[in-house]
Amino acid sequence: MARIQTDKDVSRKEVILKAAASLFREKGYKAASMRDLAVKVGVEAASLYNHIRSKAELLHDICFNVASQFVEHMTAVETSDENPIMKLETLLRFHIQQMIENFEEVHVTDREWRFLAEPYLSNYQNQRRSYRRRFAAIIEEGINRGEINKIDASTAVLIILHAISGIESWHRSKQKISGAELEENMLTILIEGIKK
Amino acid sequence: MARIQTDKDVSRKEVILKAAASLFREKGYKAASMRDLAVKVGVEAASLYNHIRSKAELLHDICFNVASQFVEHMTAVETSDENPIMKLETLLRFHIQQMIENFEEVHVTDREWRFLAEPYLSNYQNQRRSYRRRFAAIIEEGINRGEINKIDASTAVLIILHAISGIESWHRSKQKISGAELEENMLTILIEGIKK
DNA sequence: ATTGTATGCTAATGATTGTTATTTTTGCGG
DNA sequence: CCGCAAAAATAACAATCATTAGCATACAAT
Repeated sequence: MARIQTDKDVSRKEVILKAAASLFREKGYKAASMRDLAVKVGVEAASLYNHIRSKAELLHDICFNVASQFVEHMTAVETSDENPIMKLETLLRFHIQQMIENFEEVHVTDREWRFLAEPYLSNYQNQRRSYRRRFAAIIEEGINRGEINKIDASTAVLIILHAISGIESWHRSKQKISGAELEENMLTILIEGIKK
Repeated sequence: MARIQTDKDVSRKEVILKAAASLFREKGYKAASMRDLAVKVGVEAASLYNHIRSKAELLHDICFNVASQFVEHMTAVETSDENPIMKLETLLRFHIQQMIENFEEVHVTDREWRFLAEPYLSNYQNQRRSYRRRFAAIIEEGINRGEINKIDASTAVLIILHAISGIESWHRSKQKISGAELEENMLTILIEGIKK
């Protein structure tokens, strides 16, 4: 009889969550079936339900785990006494590193959150909106202090967040530069701009 | 009996394609059903098949129509005798305008192309790769001429294309700046950078 | 060794999917 | 008004979906 492997102190649910993140990234939430997931975990589909409540719960857990990490980091940045440009750089580096190291979960959260069921969908959207506002506030503070170009802060946030989600393409590319190089290049382009 | 409206000289298939682009954007290709599409068109699901071959064909048509527009524009830019920075700006403006005016189709192409069936999937991926290489070549030319910062061109392309796809958020936002303002802000941020 | 609990399997459920064959209706040119 | 082709409707299909019930097995603690 097949059994879900649990080395260390990871629960069987966590094993399933990890596999789900990988599967949802590969095929998308809607296109991914519980039978696909079962194959990935090495067990029959019905057996999964001993550990999880539903497919929707998997997406929910992935999205909210990721979201809470970013919110937590944002709070840390806000309460630091760096100047806005440094705060921005810290935020950027965190986003980039998360996108590199915690790729599957972050990417799934980025792309598949819209399939969350209510009331979690509204909850997530509120968190997201709030996060972006706090992000924009840091940029606006930088504009007020004359450290940052006079731009629409919301547009800047939009560009930054989506640019970072583009790291997905980097993951898929064959001959890729190192993660460190990617990070430095992204920071240069977004902060210093393309034109010399 | 319901009938598909065809004002002007648009075929019934084109009406269906437009509705499909809208539906695929709203719900995603996989989550969108032919019955959903039928409702949107105002007809029974089976009736759609008098005009189209399959659901896959709809996605295929949307993606390849969009792709060919971008490829065509790229060729025009390449053969112009502007300097690299101007070429880049022209490309950016075209992308932004397409994302604003032809939103549904472009967005669907961006997000749902992976559900294309072979051999179209490989074909599309090749087109995409080629397009990005040509985009990167323009940036590299700018670096060689000393007009552009020494950055990894592939990373720059990645950032630019994904930043522009972020216009999707602008469409969904309630209090949005005008399209023209958005365009100027995006150009400033991407070309001049955030830092003053 | 025995018992209790956690885990897995088989089989089946009703719902929804894309698509088809067939029939009915529509609108247009004569 | 008639006949013909295009378009739509009805009804059905096999496949796939997430999920459940009931039973079997493995494992840990006694």
